[in-house]
Amino acid sequence: MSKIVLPTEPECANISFLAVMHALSDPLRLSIVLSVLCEGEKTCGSFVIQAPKSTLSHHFRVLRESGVLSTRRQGKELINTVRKNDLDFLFPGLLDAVINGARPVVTSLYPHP
Amino acid sequence: MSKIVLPTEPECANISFLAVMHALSDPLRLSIVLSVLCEGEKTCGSFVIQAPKSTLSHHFRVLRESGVLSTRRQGKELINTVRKNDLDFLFPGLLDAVINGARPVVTSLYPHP
DNA sequence: AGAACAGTTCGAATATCATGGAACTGATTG
DNA sequence: CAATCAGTTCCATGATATTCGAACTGTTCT
Repeated sequence: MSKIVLPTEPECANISFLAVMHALSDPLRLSIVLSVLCEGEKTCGSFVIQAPKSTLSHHFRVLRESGVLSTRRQGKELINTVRKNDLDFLFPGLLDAVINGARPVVTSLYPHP
Repeated sequence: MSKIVLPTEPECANISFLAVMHALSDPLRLSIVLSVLCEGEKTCGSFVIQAPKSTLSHHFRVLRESGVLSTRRQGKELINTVRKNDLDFLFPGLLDAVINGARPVVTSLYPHP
């Protein structure tokens, strides 16, 4: 009987546009989002990105608390997904525009993924 | 023969996606952008927004330097426009998505404009 | 139970940003 | 030329973000 502690995520109605915009205006977070989107799901540890755990964890938190990512536990890993449905419902077109606009940014940061 | 000094704006090719995202993730700047978009053109002084000149000027600078606004002089006023063509070309759909997503934010800040 | 592992939380240093008063610039008007 | 006006620049202050090592939590495996 273990109490599973998961990080806080806002429900759809409480997702703030400004928080989402802020979350998506950081290069590292942007690359996380693109990566998760590409692969569908992703654990925190499975990133090529060169950064200490605590830094990555911080950015995952920002993404979660803003409503961009959703996290669930599977074994000892946490699995992340982009809340595409919620975001598309609340801010139609935003995520797609970001995906397109962000690709050059991210590929210039991490040329050959 | 007067030398007209205008604030710096990046040319289209040098507009950074992250800079644009950051510029658009502040409530005051967002309301400026929406307002300028609504009215087509707008001077800095013609804002209902309650804020000192220097603060407004700072936000206009951020918007200009990120490539969101373009400014030209007309008499003693500076006239601002949103660089919709450039932004739509570089980041298709972004501006429209922001306009839609931002409206609730802005109208909650300034209920009856 | 104990070791190993994924990821979080804490805490502190550093950097970046927003705010706003005061002085300044460049243009218009008297 | 002097006064005024729009807006910027300068500067200081407080707030918010980013970074990352170290300690901690919850989970699995032996």
